[in-house]
Amino acid sequence: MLEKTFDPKTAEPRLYEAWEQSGLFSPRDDASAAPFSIVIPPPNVTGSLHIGHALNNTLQDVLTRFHRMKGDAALWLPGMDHAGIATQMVVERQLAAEGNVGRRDMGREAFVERVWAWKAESGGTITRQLRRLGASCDWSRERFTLDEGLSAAVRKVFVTLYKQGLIYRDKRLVNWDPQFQTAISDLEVEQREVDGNYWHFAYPLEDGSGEIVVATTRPETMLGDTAVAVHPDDERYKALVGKNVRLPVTGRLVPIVADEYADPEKGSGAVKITPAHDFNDFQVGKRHGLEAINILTPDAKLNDSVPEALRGMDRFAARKAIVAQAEEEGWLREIEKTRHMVPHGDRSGVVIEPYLTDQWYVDAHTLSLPAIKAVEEGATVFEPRHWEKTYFEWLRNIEPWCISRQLWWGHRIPAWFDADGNIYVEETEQAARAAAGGKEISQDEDVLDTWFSSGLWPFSTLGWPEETADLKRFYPTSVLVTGFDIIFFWVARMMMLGLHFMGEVPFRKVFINALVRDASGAKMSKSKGNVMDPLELVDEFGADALRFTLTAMSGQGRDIKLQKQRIEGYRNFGTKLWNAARFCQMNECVRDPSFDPAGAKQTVNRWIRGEALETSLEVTAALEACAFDDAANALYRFVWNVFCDWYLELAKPILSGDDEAAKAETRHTAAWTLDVALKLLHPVMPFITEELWDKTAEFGPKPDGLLIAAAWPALPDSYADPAAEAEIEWLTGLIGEVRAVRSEMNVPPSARPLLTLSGANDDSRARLSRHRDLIVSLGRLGDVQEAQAAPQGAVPFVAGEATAALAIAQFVDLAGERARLDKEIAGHDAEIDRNTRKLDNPDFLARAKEAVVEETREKLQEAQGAKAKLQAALARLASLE
RNA sequence: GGACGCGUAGCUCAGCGGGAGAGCACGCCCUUCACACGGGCGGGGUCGUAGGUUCAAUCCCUACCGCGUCCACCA
Repeated sequence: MLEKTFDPKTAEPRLYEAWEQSGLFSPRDDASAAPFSIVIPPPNVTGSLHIGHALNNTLQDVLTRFHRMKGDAALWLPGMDHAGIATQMVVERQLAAEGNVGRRDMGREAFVERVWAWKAESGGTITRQLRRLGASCDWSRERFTLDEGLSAAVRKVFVTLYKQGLIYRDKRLVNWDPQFQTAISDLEVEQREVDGNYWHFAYPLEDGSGEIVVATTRPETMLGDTAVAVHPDDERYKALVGKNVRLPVTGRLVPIVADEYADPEKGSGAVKITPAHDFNDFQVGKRHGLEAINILTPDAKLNDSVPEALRGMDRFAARKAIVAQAEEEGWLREIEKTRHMVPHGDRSGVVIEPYLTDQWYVDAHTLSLPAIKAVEEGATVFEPRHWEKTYFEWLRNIEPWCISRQLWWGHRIPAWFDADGNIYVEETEQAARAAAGGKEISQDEDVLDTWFSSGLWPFSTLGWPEETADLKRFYPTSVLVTGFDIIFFWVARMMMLGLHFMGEVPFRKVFINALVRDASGAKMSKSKGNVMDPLELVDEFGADALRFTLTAMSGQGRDIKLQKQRIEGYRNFGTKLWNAARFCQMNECVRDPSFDPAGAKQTVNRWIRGEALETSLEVTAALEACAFDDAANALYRFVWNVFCDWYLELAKPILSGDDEAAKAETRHTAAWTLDVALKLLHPVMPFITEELWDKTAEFGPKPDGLLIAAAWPALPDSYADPAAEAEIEWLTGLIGEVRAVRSEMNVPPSARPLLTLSGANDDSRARLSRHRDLIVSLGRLGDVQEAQAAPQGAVPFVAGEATAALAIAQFVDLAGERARLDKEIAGHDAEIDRNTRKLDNPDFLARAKEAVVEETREKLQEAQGAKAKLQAALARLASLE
């Protein structure tokens, strides 16, 4: 006998173990099977499972399990990202906490060794956590962005792009993170709104004839000013162009130049130019041949190009010092409060400085063209579609991608320099040496942006540059499931690099999943303390409940506001399913492999067979379309509202009756339907379904193998049975009405009133006699009879073409009954009115589709018929008074 | 400043051209032999506002109001 509830705590690890042992996570080896592949968005090796991962990976697992059951060669390829900055940060912090020497004192080699040691020990927590979620990844194919194969792929890609002129070295301003002391890409810069000031400074003209006022939010940059710009058409300043101003503090002379960048509308119309520390000023400087004076050290302190008193001062201290000096010396004209956006490093959180350095760049513009075209032409389709606009928007305005990082943890750039500054870019040091012709060379100290290696993920993980069988079979991958926050970082880069190196898109479809937020819609973050730990939720409700919740709420695109209540509700759903199985067990509803539902004779069995067909079609279509919520809702409805609420209830009289043939058929049908439900539910709720699949063997024939590998239901269309459907609809409608009347009239549960049916046609008479027992038991009636007219004092209601009446005179008060009838009639009146108006409108008759007109007529008739019956009842009621 | 998305029952959301729906919450009833993590019944909505298109608009178009997100913007 099954327990009353499913116990996820003990069952889940056991079931996962069984799956993993079975080898079924690997794609089947059948050459005729259609390939289906997904590469996981590789979580950071430092990471642990958060709710966003839970959603993202649940959806991937749903798809993988679905396709596996459909018989496809389904591959879900897992792996992790080395996460350059994030990981280096974790280990550096750990070193600090342990009171160890910092990485610089340790030296590069020792530090990198230390990171690897950390990875071996505590990295990859997340892959264990994915198992708890039920992820059916092929762990035998697990990859890491820094493993040997992927590193070879990275080197090959770098060298190839360099030789094609698509990677180059350039000296220009980069976004410099003073904490990590590395360049970062535009995408890693986060604009944050902060309070600040515009300080208006007066720069005196060299010739003493006056001053020119400029404003800045960063006073310290004036130490690097090399010009003041005014608009060429600005009458106020025309005469000053070509003159010099003497910068306060440094006393340096800089020219006043005419440049259209200066906006006469802003501030005084004159703007200070600091080419080495501002992206716009850098361009102005180039146009006018201005010197770019770098005033900062890599950790954002003032360097030796500033007056001695200021050297070594932190940038923010320097800002104060400059302002203080301006105030004291009288060239501070105004302080204007403002709120403005300031760039911060997304990892470090410190203010980013534009900084002049040599870095490596990818010609992203050239690579973007095929990537744009592929999506325009539909070779890759986004789902929901509107994300394509976001993708295009970014790619069409793409800037060169800075890929070098001044870090130690990552792929070392395969470039070597000789003493003369010549560059040798090769896949190996030997090759570089050979190219250098024996000259002394040393490798570039920098590593590559983490996203450079993740950009190769869809093909590097499949074995590229080797021409492996996997690569051939599984590239392009079928679908990528990811969050919109990394469309630029990752999706676009994979598109560019995949197309360039494979000549084919990396994935046919990109499914953008929602962002999980807390119940009030706020982004979950540790600092807000509103994070929901998926593992705690799994502990509390089981993995299936969490998975079902995330699947059901993953309506395309939108934010998911996760409430615990919801998860609890779907845990209850699992219990409902469990108890349905328990009921089947108690009633000896055993699986019979030779049973063919096509031969079912009982109406309920023919009906549930059709419902199973319909649900299987709905779920299949929904999963094909990544409409996960539709799939979940269809399953929920089928299991609870159809199978449990009606089918099992309707089956009870048969199962406890004497008609042995009907009983046997119903037992088999119930078991068959439960099996269909288990299969359809398995992708979303793998644990409980697998457990039931196995447990049902305790009271019936053992199923053939594990449910994870069972064939996806492909039921014949002939299972649909409109006649049975109509009959059950009639039956459940009638029972529903009886219950409603009882409830409204406060008929006590113990009362067993008589139900009569008058004015019934042959169909209804036949149905009545076939389902008499059901109507009696589910309606808690004394009996059901046909009658000429409703008995005295019985409460009537409409049952199709007939009038039904419940003999509960003793519970009825006339006023209440009159009110009930009035209300019903009013409802029909509204219907009659609406449809009459339509049909009286010649334009409607002329222009609406014939089917719509016909439907309107039918509705009108139906409402009129129902109204007539109720009016008759009302008249009878009046005659009693 | 540019772009995208969203405003439907108390809450969270589905529906997106011809009958306003689900789950939860709420109210009443039920220790009915699978399940109280349950069963039955019910109340609750001018589908953001104003125009337009249409025989017909929650659904399409326009404007506006409100909310959210991304990109750009450190004179």
